[in-house]
Amino acid sequence: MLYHDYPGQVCSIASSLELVGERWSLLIIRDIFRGRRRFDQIQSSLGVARNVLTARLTRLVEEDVLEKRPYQTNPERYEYFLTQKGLDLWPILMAYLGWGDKYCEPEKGKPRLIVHKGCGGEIDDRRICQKCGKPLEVREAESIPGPAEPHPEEVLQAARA
Amino acid sequence: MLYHDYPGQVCSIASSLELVGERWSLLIIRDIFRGRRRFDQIQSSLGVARNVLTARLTRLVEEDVLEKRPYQTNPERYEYFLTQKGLDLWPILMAYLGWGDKYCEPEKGKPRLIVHKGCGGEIDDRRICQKCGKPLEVREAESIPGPAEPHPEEVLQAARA
DNA sequence: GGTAGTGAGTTTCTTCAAGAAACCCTTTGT
DNA sequence: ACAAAGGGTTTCTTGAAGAAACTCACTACC
Repeated sequence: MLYHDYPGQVCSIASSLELVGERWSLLIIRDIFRGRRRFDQIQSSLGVARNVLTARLTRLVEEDVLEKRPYQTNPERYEYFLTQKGLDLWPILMAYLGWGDKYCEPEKGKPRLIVHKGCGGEIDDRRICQKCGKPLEVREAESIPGPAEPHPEEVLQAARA
Repeated sequence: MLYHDYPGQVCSIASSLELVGERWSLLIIRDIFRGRRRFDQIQSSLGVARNVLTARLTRLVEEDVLEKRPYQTNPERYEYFLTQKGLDLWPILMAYLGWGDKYCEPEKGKPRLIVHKGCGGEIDDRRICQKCGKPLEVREAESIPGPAEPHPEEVLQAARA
């Protein structure tokens, strides 16, 4: 069986997990949200095995969560973009982010902040701007480094270790 | 390695997925949200292998997402409850539910509805009551069967097939 | 008093997915 | 001509998931 499946479960949570609940899927999607669009960018940022990344990208394209667009020919090379279905996963990522910020090493501060573009207010896990109170859509948000964001050298060191 | 881990990722999404991103974890938690508290209830509802269920429950208790309380001695038997940390996963479940309702067989209608206790209004993926407009907490919500909820006989048939 | 059933696991064995590393192919740069 | 970059594919090894059987301490039934 190629995919996770949860036989006998009639439940939108289970169905969602069949599509994006496999190992790495959501992190790949998060990477694409942050603007990484090419195979090697994603591979080196996550450290996922290349064959697994190929399998995940192929599946996510099939399921219409991602779309691949050629950016050159000879050889054909593609970039991966989120479809509307993929963009709509934003609430799930925000929910994980909120929970992780609260429970995974909160003493270190948040690794990243999600803010309202222009306004600059921080966005909570209901996707509401804490400054202006507006309920926001994906395109009104941007991700910026937070207090616990590691410096590039630290990332390189961790990668070598 | 017993757990998923995502080495080198300093990110609240990745950290959350290390705790609850393994196969079955979130569905086990969903089951407990719906009031299933005992090993065999969860096992037969999900069809997860028993050894895997043991491993997940043990881990979730260790990580303080679940708490086990004895309900009889000789032999000792436990029920599993959500801690506050576990209850705080509700936004993640609601986000998956919203996405699944929208994209996984929406023509069939929703398998379950999450409604505002007392008020009866449906709750959206921002956890806001669609009827009275109030932002809700977990304890103000309840899960009821929706139009696509299968009848008990159908569930039994599916289990036999 | 023997037998069956239940609840919650544990053990064993098999299968499938993930990880690591090497290889491939085409183009660009030197 | 040779190396490097980009985006994979192949192969092999390890680790996790699934299925089924076994355990143990009761309880309830005939």
